[in-house]
Amino acid sequence: MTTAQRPTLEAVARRAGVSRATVSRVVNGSTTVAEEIQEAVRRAVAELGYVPNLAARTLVTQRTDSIALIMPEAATRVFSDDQVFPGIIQGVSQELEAADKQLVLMLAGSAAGHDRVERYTLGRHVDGVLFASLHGADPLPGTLARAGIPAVCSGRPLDDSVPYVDVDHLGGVSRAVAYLLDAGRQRIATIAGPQDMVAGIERLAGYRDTLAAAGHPPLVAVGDFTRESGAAAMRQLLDRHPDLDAVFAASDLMAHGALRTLREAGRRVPDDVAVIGFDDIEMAAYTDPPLTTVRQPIKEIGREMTRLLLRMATGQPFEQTVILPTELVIRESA
Amino acid sequence: MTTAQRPTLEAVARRAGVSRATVSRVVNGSTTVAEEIQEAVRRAVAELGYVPNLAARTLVTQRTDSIALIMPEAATRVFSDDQVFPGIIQGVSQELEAADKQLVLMLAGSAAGHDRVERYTLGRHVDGVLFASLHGADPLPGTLARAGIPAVCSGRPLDDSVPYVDVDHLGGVSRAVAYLLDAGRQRIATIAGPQDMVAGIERLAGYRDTLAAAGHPPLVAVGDFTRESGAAAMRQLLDRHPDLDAVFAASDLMAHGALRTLREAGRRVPDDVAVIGFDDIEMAAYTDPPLTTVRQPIKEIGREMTRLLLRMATGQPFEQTVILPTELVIRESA
DNA sequence: TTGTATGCGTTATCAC
DNA sequence: GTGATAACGCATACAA
Repeated sequence: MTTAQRPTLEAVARRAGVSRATVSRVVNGSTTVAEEIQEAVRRAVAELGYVPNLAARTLVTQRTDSIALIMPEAATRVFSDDQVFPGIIQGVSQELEAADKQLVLMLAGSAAGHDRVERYTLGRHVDGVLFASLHGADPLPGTLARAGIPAVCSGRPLDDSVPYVDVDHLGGVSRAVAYLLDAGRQRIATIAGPQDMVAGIERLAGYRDTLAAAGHPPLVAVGDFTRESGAAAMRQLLDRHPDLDAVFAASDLMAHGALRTLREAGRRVPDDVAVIGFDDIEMAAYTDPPLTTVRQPIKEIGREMTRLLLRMATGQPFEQTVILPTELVIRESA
Repeated sequence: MTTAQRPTLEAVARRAGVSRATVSRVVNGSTTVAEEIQEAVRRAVAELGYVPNLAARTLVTQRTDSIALIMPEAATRVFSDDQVFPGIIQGVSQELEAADKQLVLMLAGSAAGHDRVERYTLGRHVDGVLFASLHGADPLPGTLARAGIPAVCSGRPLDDSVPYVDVDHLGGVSRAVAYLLDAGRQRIATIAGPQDMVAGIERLAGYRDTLAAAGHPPLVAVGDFTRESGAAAMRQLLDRHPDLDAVFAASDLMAHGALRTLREAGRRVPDDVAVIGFDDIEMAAYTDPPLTTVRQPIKEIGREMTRLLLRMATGQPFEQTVILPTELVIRESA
């Protein structure tokens, strides 16, 4: 367990009988080094098990070749088998892989966590920052932008401080509600998402607008995108509006919770009550009955955010806003 | 959008009319600085928006105050609404929060990703490394250990290179199978996990042993812990052993897939076929019928791994192995 | 093509 | 209590 003094450029240079500069050139793939010397250096590197010290390199190059993806939620929420964050992570991950950059995932749920993330990103530990969903008016994106650190959000930041990528919430919701209306549903309720998040706000607005246009009254209960909250909201709705015959839930997870409540209440789906979710996570095809839902291209959000960020970081032209399409996926629950 | 030259210690020092050393002392909370000077320095820091350059600090302190959690899976698998990884992340996150260390999550699914992670960790970009599940015989833990970088695995590494934390797979499985036997089930099948992962191997072993002890033959199909693979494995089992009356699935997700296949095949659960899963993820209470399963304290695994690592990193005594208990949670599927 | 010298922004070891 | 000054490990402009 000897914390063996790790080899430095200097050590490799001595071993190979050359200068530090030459070793550095070889390590960084410069072609202006004689073949045989390259060979000798490479052998020395292998023998000593040399690995460049990233901090030292960063200090001089001003680059870290890694970018941060920040989840401003408690770890609990982020990964509570909601597939939205994971989907974004996938997309980001794929795109960064292609650019040979390291993904650094950071959770900023607590106040302390948020501080730590701020120190970390502002401390130039990453070349750019991606925000996966913002709660309320987080000042961090703006702060980063002012510090000259490229940043991109998913969903419009309330202060318009940085470019963002989002999906067409309104279009998706209105198609879902229109579908229920077309099917002759008369009492269409909704289980809305948290009202301090863009996704929660926009989906509720879409529901209200479409329903109002058709001359129907809104029946609203609010959840927080989790399954448990969906189950509770459904109980509330059944209580207040026993005659409802359809529900649009702002997330598949809440729809799943609602399904359970409806089963417990003896309501058949879709015969008595039609249910439509939002997201189209993998689980949606496995609920009983399989869930009709609004699909959003989650992974694509991650990819687009990353492309945008990389363009910003390399000084290429970039767009301020990217909006991706949504689509109604019809299964059996409605 | 001016990439404003960010202020350094030097700039703050000039502004406050003191030396760099003094500014450094104040920034790092040294008490040996006169109150009024501290005040002046703090003001200068605020005015300039100074944030320490982490690379520079790391270069001299040899610490990064961040630790890596490595997921050696494709992003796809890691977050495919399997709740195991998310649970570990939660536990790790909580424990690191308490230690005021930054969590750096890294995906090492592809070969390129694995390389990048190797460079990153070996490059001393983190103070320690946590491995969430290993596939086959990954040499990285051993390499890190040799380089003097603290590392901990979840599940025993095949080469015993580093300390690890795991749960009592065998005990949990044998309790589940014994429960089925006690209920009078005669033809008990299993949907095993991937056989290049400790969890997959041990759970299958537990099934075989317990069944053999009772004089029953093993009926095995292999999946990869995903829902889809569980559904497929169940079809295979029904095909080969139409008379089976119970199934133990090595993960809740596979159990969920099996449930779907059984429904499609017209088998009632638990009347015709009893089903038991493993994990007890949140979803288990929401399946139809709710899933009987072996609970493993997932979050606790993450916490224990982290505690172990932090002890290693600070030179405190630590144990080579930590085994956590499992428990049979009885619901309605068996 | 290769080596020398310098600087990146901190912290830490000294004197004062 | 405070200020010079020397590392830390690397990349690079410049000289040879």
